[in-house]
Amino acid sequence: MSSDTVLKKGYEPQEVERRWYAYWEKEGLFAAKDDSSEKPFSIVIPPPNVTGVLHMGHAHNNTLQDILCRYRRMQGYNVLWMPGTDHAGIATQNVVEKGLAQEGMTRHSVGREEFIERVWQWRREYGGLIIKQLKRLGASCDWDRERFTMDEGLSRAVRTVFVRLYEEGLIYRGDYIINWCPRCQTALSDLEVSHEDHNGHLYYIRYPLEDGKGGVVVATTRPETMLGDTAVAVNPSDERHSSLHGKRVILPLMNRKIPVILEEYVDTKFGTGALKITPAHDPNDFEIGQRHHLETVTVIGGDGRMNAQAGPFKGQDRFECRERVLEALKAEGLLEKIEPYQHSVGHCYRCRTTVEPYLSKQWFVKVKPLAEEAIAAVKAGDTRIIPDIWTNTFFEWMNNIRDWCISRQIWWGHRIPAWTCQGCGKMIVAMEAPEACPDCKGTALIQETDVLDTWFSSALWPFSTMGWPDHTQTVKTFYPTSVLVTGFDILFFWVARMMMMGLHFMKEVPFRDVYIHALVRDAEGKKMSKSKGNVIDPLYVIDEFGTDAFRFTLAAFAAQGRDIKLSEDRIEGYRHFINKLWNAFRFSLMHLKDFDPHSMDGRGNHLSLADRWILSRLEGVIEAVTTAIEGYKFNEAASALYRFVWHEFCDWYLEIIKPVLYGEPDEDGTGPGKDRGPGSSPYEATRSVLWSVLNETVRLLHPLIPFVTEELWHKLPGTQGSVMKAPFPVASKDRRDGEAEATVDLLKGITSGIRNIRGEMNVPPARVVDVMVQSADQEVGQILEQYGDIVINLAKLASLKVTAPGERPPFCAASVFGDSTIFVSLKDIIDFEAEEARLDKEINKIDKELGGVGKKLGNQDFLSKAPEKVVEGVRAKQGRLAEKKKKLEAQLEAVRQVAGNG
RNA sequence: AGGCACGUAGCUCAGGGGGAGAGCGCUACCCUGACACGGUAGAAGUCGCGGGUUCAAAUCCCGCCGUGCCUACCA
Repeated sequence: MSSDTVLKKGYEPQEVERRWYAYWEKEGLFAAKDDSSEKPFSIVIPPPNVTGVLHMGHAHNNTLQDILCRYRRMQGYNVLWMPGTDHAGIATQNVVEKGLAQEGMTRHSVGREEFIERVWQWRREYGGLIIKQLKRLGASCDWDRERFTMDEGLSRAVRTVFVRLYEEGLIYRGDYIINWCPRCQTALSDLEVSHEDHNGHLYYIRYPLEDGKGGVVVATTRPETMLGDTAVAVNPSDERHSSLHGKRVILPLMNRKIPVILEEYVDTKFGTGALKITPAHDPNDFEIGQRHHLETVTVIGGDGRMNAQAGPFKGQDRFECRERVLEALKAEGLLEKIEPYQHSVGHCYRCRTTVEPYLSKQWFVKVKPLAEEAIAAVKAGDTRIIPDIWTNTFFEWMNNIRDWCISRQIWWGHRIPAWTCQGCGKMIVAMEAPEACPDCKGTALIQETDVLDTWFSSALWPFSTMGWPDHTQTVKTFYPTSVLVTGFDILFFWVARMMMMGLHFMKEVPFRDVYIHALVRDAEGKKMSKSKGNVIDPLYVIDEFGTDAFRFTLAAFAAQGRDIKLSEDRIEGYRHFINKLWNAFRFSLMHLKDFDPHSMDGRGNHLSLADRWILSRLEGVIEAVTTAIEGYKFNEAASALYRFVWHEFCDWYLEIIKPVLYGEPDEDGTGPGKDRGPGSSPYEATRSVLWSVLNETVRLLHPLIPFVTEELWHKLPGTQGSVMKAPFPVASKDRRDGEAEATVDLLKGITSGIRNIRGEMNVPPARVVDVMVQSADQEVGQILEQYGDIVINLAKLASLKVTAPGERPPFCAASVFGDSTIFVSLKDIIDFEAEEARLDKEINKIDKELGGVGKKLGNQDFLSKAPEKVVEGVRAKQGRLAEKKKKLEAQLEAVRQVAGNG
């Protein structure tokens, strides 16, 4: 290829991607308009943690959002894709604390204010990393609007919501058993605890009766908690233990006398039917304790160590204490037996430490009333969950929801806007620090030291990012958002809570659609996570294969309802696709150098069969892609585009028009014919169709693969501005051409038949062959008369003759397509044995099919009960197969005769 | 413990009541003036197992086995 080539031989993504992203940003193409007559389309990004680096989940999630945004933008919508990051309370605090530890410090040694300053510093330094990475993905967010959950504006929204919910009685404070992480030293919500099966033991411990006459045996998995026992419960209906009613037992090791109480809750079938009660360290025991007014004895401290109430065990770690308690019990002969027992144990979702049920003063949101609103909204269809398989899961959870513990004993986060008067003890909840106590006028007010659960601020994200509580134009234009794209792993953490908060404060759902996509998993189907070390780095993939290939892969994988197991081979396959597209342009552009799109008028009269066919197919793919994206079926959009570009446009259209473009000489070899080559009308018509198809295909592909399409768009003559701003193609029935499609199908069938023989019979690729097609169908004859050149060209023929069925030409291999028999002349190279084998194979295949069809048609029930159309279809098929078989058998017979004679 | 998915070609996965599909891999032939990241042709699957519904089941229903996930206070 010479210097007149417009494109390089292979697509090189790196430089192209950098260039066009900078261009999009510079031109302000991602900007949304607060005030516009265009229809709005809005998405809020699921804010990645500031501590985050781009992982596969982000890549997948944001690719899908970007596809939707680019698609809508091209359709003329006023698109807002709102970006931002989450302060990620515990996660971020842990990161900064680790840094401190390396310098030999702790957060306590630097103090609260200094610590928080260090976190901000950390964020200024590293918090932008994930944003940069999203840009490499091609994300078309309106970056000028980037928000952070700890921004002043969002913090104000948080305080506003807190104060209002408190005033409405939907936030309360109290002493309850919560999940406590002894390492993070904070409360966790139920959702922040992940349960894992654990192979532990069930220990049977004897508690002697006070009166010395026997005792009772209880079973427990956590013997160390016995130090805080304040009762033993039995079921009142359990006759085995009726003698214990009203008695007291001695708590071993502690020598405390504790009562035997009666509780329906106790399961008579489990263990011994006697349950030790530790109100301070077990949520059920806590409730039982409240019912029976039991004392609570806390024996484990917030640091996971035994406290003073644990007597001789004071200062021991909870797990060490477990061993010591068991030893002591054994020594006293009170450990009856130990059974292996599998049960689930809660772990902190941030640091994996075993969570401890812990009695403490915490803040809660009363969620029932909020949940009811959310359930009603989904039932009413105000928000659709897609795929709707998740709707039930959503209801299930919302119906069984429990109050949400929102206070965290960490420093990084929104500090709870509550103050306690040191004078009279009054609690004041307010937007800003009050000057004095409204009751006693005292000025010694101390603010609550706890901060809010990170998810509290995320719950407000759809409207807090738009400027709420102010009445902004952004809110007016873009709330509710059009769609939320997210993984099911945060359906409860985030989606459900946004629904509740959005409905409560905006009186309107936060999003019309929730598209729940699959999770990207590793090769074994395990969730990718840093702690497991099984992550594939998206940036590596981007460097290796290019962003477009990566995005196309993610889209192709995004079938609803199935998880994604990413494989590099697949990405490589789609890189080849991008390259194929690139080269289709490279070829086409060689022939479009001086093309002027304004010269297209009147081409309609000169459209060739291939032109009409590809335009018709283009309609098909426009329709398919549009339907697919509208229904969030990204994989269907990807595969429709793939098939069209590769297997229709490249494989057939470009091959068919080559002679027209190159101006192949007429058969007499005197040079370009009047119907071919530069200057001829068909040539100009084909060029204009080629241009149109490329033009529309690039636009169709752009939402999925933005970079390469922008590059190609600019190489295409006559285009202006960014492809981002070009309209998304609209399907129109006028270009559908059933006749052209049928005709091309026939030509493809004949061509494939000949190619099959060439391949199977080992005809040298360079050798041209003579072909005769016999058909009783006059139309077939006409088509081949008119368009035979296409077959001659594609199947490398010396000549093509078309006749009515008649005398069988000798030394031929034959195949059948439709009602045509195709004879390929192989005079000196025919291998009769091979041909016999090939025909045999064909006939066998047909016999198999005929068997199935025959069975159906022999079935009286089928004939009478199946729809007529189906029956007719099967009959027609039988006819076709029988006819084909007859023809092949005749040919086989002929071959055998010739072979025998020769 | 309950719930939800999934089990289709060697691998990764689409599809989904009436003709088994794609990508990668594999085999053969081809450096044909867009592309060897390519072309043409080919081999390869009783669609997990067992029942049921139906004229018809890979597809719908039930059971089982296997895998994965989510939810759960039975010590």
